[in-house]
Amino acid sequence: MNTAVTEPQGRLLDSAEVLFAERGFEAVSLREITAHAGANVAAVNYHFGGKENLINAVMGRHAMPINTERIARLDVLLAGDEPPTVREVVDAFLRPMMDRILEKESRQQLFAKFMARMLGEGACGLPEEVLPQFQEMARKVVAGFQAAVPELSEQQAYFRLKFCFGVMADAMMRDEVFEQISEGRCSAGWGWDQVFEEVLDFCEGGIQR
Amino acid sequence: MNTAVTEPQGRLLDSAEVLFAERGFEAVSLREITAHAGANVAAVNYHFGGKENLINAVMGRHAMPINTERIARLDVLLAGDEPPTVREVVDAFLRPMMDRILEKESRQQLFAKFMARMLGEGACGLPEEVLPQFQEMARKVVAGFQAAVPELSEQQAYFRLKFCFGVMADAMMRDEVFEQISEGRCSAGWGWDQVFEEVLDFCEGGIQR
DNA sequence: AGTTGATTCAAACGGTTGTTTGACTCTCTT
DNA sequence: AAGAGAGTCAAACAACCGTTTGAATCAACT
Repeated sequence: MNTAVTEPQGRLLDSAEVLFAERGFEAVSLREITAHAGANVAAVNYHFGGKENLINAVMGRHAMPINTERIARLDVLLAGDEPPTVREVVDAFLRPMMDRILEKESRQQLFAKFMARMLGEGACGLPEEVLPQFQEMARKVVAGFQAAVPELSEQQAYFRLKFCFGVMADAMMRDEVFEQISEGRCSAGWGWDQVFEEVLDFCEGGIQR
Repeated sequence: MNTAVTEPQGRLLDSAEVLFAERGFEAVSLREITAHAGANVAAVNYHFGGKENLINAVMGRHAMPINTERIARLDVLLAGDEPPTVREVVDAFLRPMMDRILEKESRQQLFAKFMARMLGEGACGLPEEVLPQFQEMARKVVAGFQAAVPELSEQQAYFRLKFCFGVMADAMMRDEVFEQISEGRCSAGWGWDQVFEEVLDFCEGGIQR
């Protein structure tokens, strides 16, 4: 009932990602996930040891490569002789995620929604596996912001990074609700690449003040 | 187990608001809500007719006055002889909600989180009661954006309004997760009024481009 | 005082949740 | 060929879900 992945662990991760992204963590049952993956109900507990560990596994699978690429780009920017521009720093933060959303057309957008839910559903903190990486990445983004806009305090820089997270999450989710509010006048006929440009512009303007 | 509200309907709404805001719609059971409100399990179904109607009732109770105030402020701005500034339009959109968060210190911040969840939890659309008001408000914000920044297309303006929603929701939620990521360096010792100023600045910059 | 209508309540409804169990099937190794 | 270990499976587990029921309670009016 899925793509070419044959190992059950991978199929479970894929199915969990799809369903969690679409309807949230609490709303999706293990039975739905295992049925979608063509596996037994007990498979999740056998391979991952519980629902929460499954969520963390889906998280880590994508977040880690994204964050390492972010950090690499930020290191380049921060190592240069002259300070980076706001646009460059925002781009280094946003593009590694957006690239993955754009390339493999369908599957990875779901991870975007999944990620947004992870950040939004609040109750569960980030898994310990990926937390240090997020922290290192955030430190470097903040350093980039402060290098580009010297009058920014560390606290302000962190807040604006937080807001960039928010804009990104918002661009990826809330489709249905805002489609209602805008009476269909919003994202009609726009591709993800155009939306991404809007996100970049907005964040650049917001950081620059 | 609550404030001075004596009618059970009001107590139920209060308790639902608190618990939903804290942990999300799917994660909170009617039994928790009724226990928190000191009422019987059947009370929700008797007074509201089900869990979903209860959610809509909590929503409508606060969203309506906020949106009417937003619309009133926007009407003033749009009726003036000279076009409004971006700051004025963003302020007309954000302040009616933020004021309510600031004034009654504790209870209304919870509604902020509740609202953010409503927008984020995707599955449930806005209740029909409040949808037309949201649409009217959005039309006027967009008109304000376009008056202030003439080169903005209608579609772009709607997107940027969407992003303002996102920043606002992000400022209100995601506290725990971002507190982890920023290693406590973010919102330490900041009041809501200062955070609100940051939100205003960021959105102003983002709209202005 | 007695009747009516609205509210409350304990109890039970059928259904679903995440997790566990123990038997069963494979695929290897020696 | 026998045995071991990993993986799968149907079935059952206790706990909880939102909702319904029918009797008990209360307030108010004739």
